[in-house]
Amino acid sequence: MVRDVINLKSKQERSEETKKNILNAAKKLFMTYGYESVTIRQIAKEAGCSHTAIYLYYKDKESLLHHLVMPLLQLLSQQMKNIIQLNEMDDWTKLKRLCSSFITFCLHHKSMYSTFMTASASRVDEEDPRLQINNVRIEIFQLLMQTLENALGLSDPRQSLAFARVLFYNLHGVISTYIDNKEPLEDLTERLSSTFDLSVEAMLLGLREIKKQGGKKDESRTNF
Amino acid sequence: MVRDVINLKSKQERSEETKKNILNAAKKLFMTYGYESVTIRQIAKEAGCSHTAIYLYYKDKESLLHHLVMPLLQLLSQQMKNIIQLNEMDDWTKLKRLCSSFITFCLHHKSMYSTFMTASASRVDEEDPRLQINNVRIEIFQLLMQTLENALGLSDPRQSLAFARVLFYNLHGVISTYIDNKEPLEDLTERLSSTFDLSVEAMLLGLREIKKQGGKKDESRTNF
DNA sequence: TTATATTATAACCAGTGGTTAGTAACCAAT
DNA sequence: ATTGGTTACTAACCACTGGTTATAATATAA
Repeated sequence: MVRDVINLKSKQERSEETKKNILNAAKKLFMTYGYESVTIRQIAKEAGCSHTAIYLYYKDKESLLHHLVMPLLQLLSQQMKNIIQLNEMDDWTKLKRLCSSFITFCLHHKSMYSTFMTASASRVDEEDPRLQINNVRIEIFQLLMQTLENALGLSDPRQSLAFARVLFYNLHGVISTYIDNKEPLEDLTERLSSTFDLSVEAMLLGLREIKKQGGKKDESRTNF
Repeated sequence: MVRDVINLKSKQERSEETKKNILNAAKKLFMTYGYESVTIRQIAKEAGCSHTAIYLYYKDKESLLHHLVMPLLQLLSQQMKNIIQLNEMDDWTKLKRLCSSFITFCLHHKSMYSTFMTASASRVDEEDPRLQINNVRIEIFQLLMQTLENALGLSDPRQSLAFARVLFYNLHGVISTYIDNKEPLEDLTERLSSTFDLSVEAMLLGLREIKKQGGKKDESRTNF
């Protein structure tokens, strides 16, 4: 049972290699051109197989993306946890660092971000990648909310939720404004990072102000 | 030269009617199902013509959308101007009303909003609807920026621009979070309008705070 | 060597937005 | 009434998409 070591592989090796080639090709192309622009046939060409071979290993095009997204989301989550665990940093600064880091990461991984944002709360079975993505999404949201609570001294869970949601809108607004931007990320960041920071700073200061005024917002609403 | 008045039309009348039918069908379907989900063949069926007849009157599917979007954008612009001209309202309240109204309008017209957000600054000729859309987009941005200047007493044009941009991120974040939401708008608004208002309030208070602290943000940045 | 299982491709499918070719009907000139 | 030109309109066609089904190639076990 000696195989010719030049280029013959066992069936298992071939299938595993093909599977990996497909995923790597998809990763490369999605990162370069964005998920929607990339066709299955392009991925197949890059992977060196037929476009229909892809369906032997992955359910569909979207499934490819999900397989790529989970590790990235876990990386993001871990990155955020690392920031939170920095002991020499106060909560306010942690919160700002979290937001800034979130924006940068998501702009680096735009397809991932689109999946992150569209994974819905639909009822899916345990194996469905969307459920897993949704779980990480919730985890990330919780990390942000908790740090927000700490930084602003929030105690009402409903207020925490509203504040965190609003902060998420803000981050989402920044990221999604540039999600289809074709400019190199370095140029974009150089041009706009101070504006991104301004956005985060303003939102956090505003939330702190509302916390300080505790309930004044509702009164101003009544006076309409 | 007496035409049978029952149902025969001149060529001109027929073409005008077909053109209008196409536009109305597109409007109805885009509003119901969203631009991306609607096919040319669906529009044709609704309009009572062949799908290729559409290309006699409109350059492509996107052109249809642009023809529908311009009146809406002008309506939005006018609505904002009306708010700005309310004399019995202070600038701060105007600004909040502008933002709130912008969010509501855009959530009512989601396809319009997508076009508004993606009309790029690409070099296009004078007749191109994208240029016109971009012009209205700039106009709307200017209205917001001017009201922001008045409400916060801003005098540095670069600061005004940054603040307005940040405010736009925020509005965009709110709207785009729900742009694909299938829930009836009344339900959505009932559930979340206080959160939308919170988002706007926080951003405006934060920007005001930064204005008050004038430059403190840059110092805190240096202390990283 | 043969049979079987697995990897992989080719052929096929329904559908998309859009282009080109063809037809019917209107309209003006003779 | 006839003819030619123009226009409204449709049918046929195109390249392409994501995905399904049928077929071929190859490894492996008996």
